[in-house]
Amino acid sequence: MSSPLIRVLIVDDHSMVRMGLAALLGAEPDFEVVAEAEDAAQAVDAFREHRPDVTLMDARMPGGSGNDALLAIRSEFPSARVIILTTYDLEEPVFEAFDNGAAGYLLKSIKRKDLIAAVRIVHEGGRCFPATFDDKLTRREEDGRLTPRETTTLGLLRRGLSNRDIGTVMGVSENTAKAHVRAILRKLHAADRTEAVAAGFERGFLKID
Amino acid sequence: MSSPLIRVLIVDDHSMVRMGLAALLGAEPDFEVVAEAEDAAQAVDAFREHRPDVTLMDARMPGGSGNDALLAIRSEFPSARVIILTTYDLEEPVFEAFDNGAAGYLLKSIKRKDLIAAVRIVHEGGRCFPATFDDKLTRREEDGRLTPRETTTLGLLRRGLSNRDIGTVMGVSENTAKAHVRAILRKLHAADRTEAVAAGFERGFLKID
DNA sequence: GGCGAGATGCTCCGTTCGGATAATTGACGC
DNA sequence: GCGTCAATTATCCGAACGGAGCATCTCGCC
Repeated sequence: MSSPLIRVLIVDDHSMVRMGLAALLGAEPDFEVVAEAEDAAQAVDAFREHRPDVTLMDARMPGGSGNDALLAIRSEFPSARVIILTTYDLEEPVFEAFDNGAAGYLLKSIKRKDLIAAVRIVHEGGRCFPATFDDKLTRREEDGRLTPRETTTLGLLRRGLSNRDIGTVMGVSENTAKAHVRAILRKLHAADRTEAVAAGFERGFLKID
Repeated sequence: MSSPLIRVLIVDDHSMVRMGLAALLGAEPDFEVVAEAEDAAQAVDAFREHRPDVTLMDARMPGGSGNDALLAIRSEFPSARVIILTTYDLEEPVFEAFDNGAAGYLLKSIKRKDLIAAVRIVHEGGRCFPATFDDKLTRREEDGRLTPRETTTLGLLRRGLSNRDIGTVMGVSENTAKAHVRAILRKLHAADRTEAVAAGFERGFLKID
């Protein structure tokens, strides 16, 4: 038989969170925290070296998001089981994690026993996503996703650019910029570009910093 | 002589952060974590009961922000020493904490020894604010602060309301709403209402959720 | 008593926005 | 080859926006 231990890698840029997770998981007899990392690059290195059964990864870190590290790890180790931890229940990052092959997506407000349970489920091959995820996945097909050009346009809207200036920056006509803006308003159910930017922040298309 | 121990209260809605902080501080021989709380109301109760020397308080919690709890505690115990912990270095919440009498404002990315040092400084009556804080405080006098009506207006801009609708909601004329919007654009150095809302998120005037 | 700031209200004016509608091109999949 | 979709471009038009300027009124403060 193989070892009965569930070997866990913890990735978070905040030392207090790493310590808390280590204490929380370490209290379980069949869990072992084999390594910790504080950014995306360290996470990939640590994964290569320790090959953990389950990785708990913070969504936001300086120098590369959790999704970046998730992509890097799974391109090298397709069977890697990674759970993304986040503070906010924003739509887009969940979809991104799902598309990138995350085994789970949990809020940091999760209770201790639920986290333990989630790690066990993922270790056994299961997946853990928010309860509202199925609804969101359905809605996602109808609207909400932005094309690359629309995403760029949203980023320029945020900076206060007019349709004309957006066209100039993107190398297209003002009319095309307007078309992109209209598509954004429709998909995000926004009354105007201002509400669209607010929705962009709320859904995770736009990030602070 | 009084007890040599620095008695600490930890307030955070995430159990993993509470555990991490407790482990981090508990490793110091002269620190004692006397209580933990997971929301603003519990924080006030715990303060009343334990009268800690220093309180470490998360900035964002469900059911009342860290600033709310800070206000409540300091109105009852004006000598309370409270350090606000936050993930993001946004301007407005720092000012708010400063105005409400916080003894410090620290990012959660702080290193272990710096946190320990900060708690000691605050315990001895000092204050700990971000290094860039003085510059920001200067700039604050010139612009950046919003009046109550302007803050309300910004919140309505975020929802995609037109000047006319803002006037209706606020019970004033469309012209007055326009005046508020113009004041916001000037103070936030925004080219239009859209950039103003983005700046609102970036500076902490607007919050997700 | 005066001074400043906030809130309120107004006009004029050129620019921009957003809705409706339609068409063309290129890429990808079946 | 054919359908789908993203991306591009365009026109018309009424509504909304933002700048500039000015005028009250009230409140707190010195």
